Amino acid sequence: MLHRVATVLPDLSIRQFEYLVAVAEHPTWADAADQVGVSASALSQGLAELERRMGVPLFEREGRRRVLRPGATTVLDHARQVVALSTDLARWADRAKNADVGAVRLGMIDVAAVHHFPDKLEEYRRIHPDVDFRLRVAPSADLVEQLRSSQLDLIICVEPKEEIPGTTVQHAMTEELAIYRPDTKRLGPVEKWGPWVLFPEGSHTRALISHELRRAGASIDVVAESHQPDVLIEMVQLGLGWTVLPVAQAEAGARPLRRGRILTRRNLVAMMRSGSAPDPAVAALRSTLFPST
Amino acid sequence: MLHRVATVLPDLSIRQFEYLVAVAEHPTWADAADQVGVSASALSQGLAELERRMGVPLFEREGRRRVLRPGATTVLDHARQVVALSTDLARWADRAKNADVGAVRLGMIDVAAVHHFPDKLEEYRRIHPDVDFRLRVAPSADLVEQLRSSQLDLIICVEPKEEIPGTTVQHAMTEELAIYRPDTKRLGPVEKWGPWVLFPEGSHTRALISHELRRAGASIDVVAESHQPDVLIEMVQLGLGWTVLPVAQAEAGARPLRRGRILTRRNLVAMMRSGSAPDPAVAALRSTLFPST
DNA sequence: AGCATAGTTCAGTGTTTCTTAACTATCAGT
DNA sequence: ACTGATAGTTAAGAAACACTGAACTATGCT
Repeated sequence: MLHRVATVLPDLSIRQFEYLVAVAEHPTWADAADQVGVSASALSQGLAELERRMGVPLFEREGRRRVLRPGATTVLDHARQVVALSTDLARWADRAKNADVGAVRLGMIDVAAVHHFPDKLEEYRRIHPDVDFRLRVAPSADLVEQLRSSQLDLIICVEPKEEIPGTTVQHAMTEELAIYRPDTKRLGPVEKWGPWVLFPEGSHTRALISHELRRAGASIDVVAESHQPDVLIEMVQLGLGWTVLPVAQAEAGARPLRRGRILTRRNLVAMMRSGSAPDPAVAALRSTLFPST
Repeated sequence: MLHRVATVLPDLSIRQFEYLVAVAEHPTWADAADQVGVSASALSQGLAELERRMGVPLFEREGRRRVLRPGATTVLDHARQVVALSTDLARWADRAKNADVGAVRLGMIDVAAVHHFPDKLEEYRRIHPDVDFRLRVAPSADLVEQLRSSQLDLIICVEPKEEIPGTTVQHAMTEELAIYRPDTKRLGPVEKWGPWVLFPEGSHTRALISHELRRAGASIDVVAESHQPDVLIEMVQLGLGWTVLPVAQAEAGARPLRRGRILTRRNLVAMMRSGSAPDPAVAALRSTLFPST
């Protein structure tokens, strides 16, 4: 066996990690101290001690404020992961102590909740009436953040470009994205496609759409953005612009768009925290959503 | 945003997790105390306090010994993961403080080290002469254990049947496994294949081989087992039995077997701890082994 | 210049974690 | 059955740690 590397662990505590995560998520250290339930001086001293034990500076001054250095992201990611895993363990212990099934908190992007999985969710609820089941519908980036900070147990989101540290991913499904134009417009040559009403800059799907439109030779003149597909559909109906949407979303509902031209596909994935304490109710949900696993 | 679940984190410490991992890995609590550098009574009191804070019993008596309860596996897995991630963070801090590239510890099963990746490993060493590079060759299960306890940074192993908590996996390659028989024997009908000399019961590949032989209709009369392919090859050469081995291994080397009949394929994967503090030298190794990623 | 705000330092208190010594229960050898 | 060795526990005390509230410093706004 390889000799264990002679790195002595600094004596860090979960408490200090909670302080670090709190200051990252709040505008002031006083707010952060309130949230973790200590005085501002306890938090200040605790974070100073964390820096001392790591031997690496984590904060710099911006006027009278202390802010995280860019180089501290590694420590913050670690802190966030350890706090999230500790929360999972505490919830596991609560379930064990109380012979209780606990709560299950699922996050989904809207198309998954409304179009792809409503039957499965209904089935899960029917089979597990005792589970405190909660569904959160939000864009992918928000869901990923809430997963990482142990506010969600499982999420169905658009596959991110890069691996999210501390998570495991399982392919959920592939769906098609198609181009939709106002009724008064003909498809015409690629160069004349648009103007566009699209998902916002920065979203996973927007990046994919932009890439594929450029590849096809279309210009990308964006006149409006929204996270909400219904809003984009409405804009197309009103003749305000062209859009790209999941077929399942665009061609269903109260005011469906006419059949669109397939542009590309995107993957939806199921994502969980890696290594979190097992939760049978979450495992059962996973089996309901993906029977073949 | 969902209201944060009202679970208060017990005030656990990394130290207590180190104690727990140490007692799991040593025959006695005195040995465990020695390894973590405290007295036996400190360890005893520390673990009692851990049980108290978790509110869940972790140990039971076997005579004068205390042993982990089966139900404590969840807490032990959590402890092991948090200690491993903390070790990674400490090594990250050491690299940051000392402007040092540190050590890279790679584990590989033998066929990967000897047949599939020797050129890439040589390339990596040539490009990164300053990296303290160490290669450990061992069976998959040993490699997984060492990865989980932060004794290895990256491993190439046979794809496990089930997800290993706290790890991420990337497909490395697929290789063929073929049947090899002594020269004096003809292939003949399936029912007459064997007797067999195979990898040991319990290994990933053995499970796959057994499954596929049964599917083909062969009996599985195993007369010898070994982890070492060279030993299995030698036994076939000596006429002691038939075997199933990776083609790359069986048909190369000093005394190659004659071309075998393909039975199945197995996947090799690259596995790392999920969410560990980034290490540029390990990232570089990964890029060398898998250029397209 | 004066006041408000963000965070820090100080001194004191209570808690935690370790030590050594003494102890209890179990086991092996005779 | 007895004795000595072994595995782990408990008690008491010391040192270190983590928190509090008060007083402080530096920054920012009016």
